[in-house]
Amino acid sequence: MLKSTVGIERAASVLKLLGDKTRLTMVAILKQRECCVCEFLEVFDMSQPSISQHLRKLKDLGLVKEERRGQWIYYSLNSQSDLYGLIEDVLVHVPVQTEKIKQIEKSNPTLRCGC
Amino acid sequence: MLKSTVGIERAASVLKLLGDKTRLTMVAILKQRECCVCEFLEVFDMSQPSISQHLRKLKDLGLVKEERRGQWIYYSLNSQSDLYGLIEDVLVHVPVQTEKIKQIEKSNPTLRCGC
DNA sequence: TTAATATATAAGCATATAATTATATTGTTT
DNA sequence: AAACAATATAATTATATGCTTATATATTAA
Repeated sequence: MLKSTVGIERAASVLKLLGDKTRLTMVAILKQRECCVCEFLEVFDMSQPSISQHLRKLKDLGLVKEERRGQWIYYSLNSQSDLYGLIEDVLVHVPVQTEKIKQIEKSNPTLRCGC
Repeated sequence: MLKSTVGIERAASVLKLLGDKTRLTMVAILKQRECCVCEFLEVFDMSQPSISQHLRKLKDLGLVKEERRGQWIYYSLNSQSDLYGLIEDVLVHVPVQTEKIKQIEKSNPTLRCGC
């Protein structure tokens, strides 16, 4: 695994972003699976704009990528970022978000009908 | 190396603390060498109370230990903490603070006379 | 015991942060 | 084109944060 160093200022910015429970959970989820906003909406007890704003911060630092697919915008971890190694190493110490993933897959918000 | 997981809430608190340039630098320095407040005072451009307050936050979470030795109080990383593994893995991505260490050793604030 | 040094705590203040509600934008479906 | 759905942005607000100055505490030295 690559362990390049990233400048103390830049490192501090990432850690500040990850130092919020919501964003840390988002990133942990994204390590397992890409998600769209409406999926995050299922597992976080907050408004849609709040979720969008958290994702924006992650995107502004280049930690996540977004990709529009029809009416949904999918977010995923940006493994090309020079910060990806740091994130991976942090996530090793964070519990896997299996419960949240199940919750997302159970509610399946991107399927409107049950077919 | 031990890689135990630490609860997402607790992980977020550590990362929030490390998400400040001053504290991240402090921790990076402490990885190399224990320090007293007056030594930190040499390398950070801020008041003594600010430094004490940053150290207090690190201590409140158990990241650092303090030990009084005469009139000085020395701070060091608490390798007994369940968070130590996380900190170590973060520090791998942060540049070594050789310049600051040199600065401390050059000014040598705990020696009053030159003898 | 008085003065000096090292550190901690308290109070105050300016800025940053994370949430909310309201509204705009973009794409889809009819 | 009109209505709807998903997401983003803007404005506002309450709280948290990080700094400063002033003061307290503890240790050492004269």
